[in-house]
Amino acid sequence: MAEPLLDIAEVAERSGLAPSALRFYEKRGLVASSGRNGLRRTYRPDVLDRLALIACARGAGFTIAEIARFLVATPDDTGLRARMAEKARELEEDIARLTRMRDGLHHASTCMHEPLVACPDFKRTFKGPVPPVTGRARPDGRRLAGVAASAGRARTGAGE
Amino acid sequence: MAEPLLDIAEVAERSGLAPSALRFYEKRGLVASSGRNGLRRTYRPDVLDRLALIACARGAGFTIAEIARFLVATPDDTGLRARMAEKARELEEDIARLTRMRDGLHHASTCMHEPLVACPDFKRTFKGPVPPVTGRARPDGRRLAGVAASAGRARTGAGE
DNA sequence: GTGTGACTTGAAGCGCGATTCAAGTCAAGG
DNA sequence: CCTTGACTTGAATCGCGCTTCAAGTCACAC
Repeated sequence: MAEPLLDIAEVAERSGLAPSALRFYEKRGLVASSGRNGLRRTYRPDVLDRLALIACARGAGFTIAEIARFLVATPDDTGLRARMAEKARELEEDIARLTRMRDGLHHASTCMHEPLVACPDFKRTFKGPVPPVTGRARPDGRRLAGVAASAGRARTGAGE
Repeated sequence: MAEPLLDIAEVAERSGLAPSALRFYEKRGLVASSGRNGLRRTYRPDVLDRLALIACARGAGFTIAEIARFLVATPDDTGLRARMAEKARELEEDIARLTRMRDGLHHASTCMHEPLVACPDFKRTFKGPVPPVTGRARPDGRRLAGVAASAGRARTGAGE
């Protein structure tokens, strides 16, 4: 039990992340190395769980900064709980959107309309509520599906 | 019926996109303006449908280039059909991932573990197949959920 | 003591999707 | 005619999530 500690290279290999990514995450406060072996960072094995969580959250469209906030959360942080619940709601929308998209693609791959885009069925798929924020300015640049972002404010005044 | 044509400002307003975005899309071949009124681009009203489609596709994680390819597709482009079907499959995975994430968040917002991250239930949520590509190098930088990207090749030899 | 080789750092670069800027052009109105 | 103001263009910039680079440092084997 002397050293269950993992070398950075090992963590990189097991997690599938590049060492540079691990350092990057550390700088951003997502993970902590638990010491050094010479210059080398060493990690406790449970860092792998954490990295798996991070990977999942990233895959779900959360930013590094958001994840960092979640990771330090305690049960009494009610504000954060609320934000989590809201995220969950946003994810529902994303799921709905992706589902529609999937159906549209399925249809498209068997539909016989001239330019595929012209297919009325295909088009109908997208008539629903057009994504919330998606596209609008915002220097914070949400990505995935307009997940976070309370939206608002455009620049040019082009807005209504 | 003289001019059902829309001014760029109008399209911007109705679509919720910035004019700069419309020009950007035009440059990338996603939409076409159908003429000019002076310098001003004018669009046929159906461009709005197209923009809705684009917004949806973007929300689903497709790149601008991919969307451009889809938009010019004809029924006889079998290769593209295949790619669409594959995209649909990838979306299924994304949907599954988001669903798990949503459940995890739901749980997290009511769970009472010290650092929320320590909750075993919460953690269990992420033990599944950790996203495919997510995080790995690749100068093509996939985003959302590792959607596209046939993945592969890492540098460090980090291997699996 | 000298290599070797994998790490360390900070800074710079990349790809994507836009936005923003500077400078120019045009139509309409006073 | 000259202003106004919304557009035009191309080029530059931004934010995110990393990767890559250059230069330096350390443990370990010889």
